[in-house]
Amino acid sequence: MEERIKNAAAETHAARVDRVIEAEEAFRDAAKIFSVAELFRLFGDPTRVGIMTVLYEKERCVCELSDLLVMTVSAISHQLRLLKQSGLVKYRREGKHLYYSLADSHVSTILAQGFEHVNE
Amino acid sequence: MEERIKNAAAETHAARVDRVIEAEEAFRDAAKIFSVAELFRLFGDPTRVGIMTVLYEKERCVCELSDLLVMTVSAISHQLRLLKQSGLVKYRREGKHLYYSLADSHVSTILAQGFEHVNE
DNA sequence: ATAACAGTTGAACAGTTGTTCAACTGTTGG
DNA sequence: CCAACAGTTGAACAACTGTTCAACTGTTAT
Repeated sequence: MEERIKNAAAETHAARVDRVIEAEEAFRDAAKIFSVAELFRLFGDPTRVGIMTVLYEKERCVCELSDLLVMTVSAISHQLRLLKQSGLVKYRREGKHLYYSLADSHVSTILAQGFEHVNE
Repeated sequence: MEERIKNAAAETHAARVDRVIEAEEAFRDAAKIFSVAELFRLFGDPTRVGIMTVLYEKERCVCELSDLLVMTVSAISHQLRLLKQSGLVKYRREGKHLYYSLADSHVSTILAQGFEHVNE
């Protein structure tokens, strides 16, 4: 009798643990889905793709980006802030100029993959 | 004299052709940048990433997607329309059900790349 | 010190986006 | 045929996004 109660209790507890683990996995998966969407969201704007495409070749300061993409310095700067915050670009100061470049090879790879897909 | 005029005219024409070619290239580049941004934009929403992640494993009908992602059938359907229009997913009918799947390996590759980057 | 240049930042605005709701089409089983 | 199920679609709405403008910080040359 006491055995059966203990078994029943153990099963219930085990089942609950399983449910919790399942929920945690679902939560982690959901979190990853949001992170992936957030990553691609940053690649999902023409201005930012333009910036990263220019930086793919070599580092550039803000005014160069502004000239090459034919946009105001302010607009470029706002987008660079987003890319910087997400660790997609980095920069170094040289006198008055801030030279931006792609943060790592992962960024170049993702960008290249995008162009590859577009080129069929 | 007539030679010089002809040469001058030829140079001007060549220069103009160069400028036009340059402009066309810039135009093509700009068009590609927009296409790449448009591609990534579709990967830049949690619902759509969720759908594609589920479809990565195997094809699913709309009501399965609705259950798995805990969203209304309507919301899923709206997002599937966007993915369908851009050629990122395809579907086949089986009775009352429409089974959706990823359009090609390129889509899986881009998605996988995203998860890879998020997993450091 | 100060003028000029390089870039950042916040508020404001228009345009876009994703979800909901309700009405709709299409398919199947009774 | 028709009821039930599977899914689509358009309008409406709130939330979000990208650009502009003006004011700002930081650096350099005079």
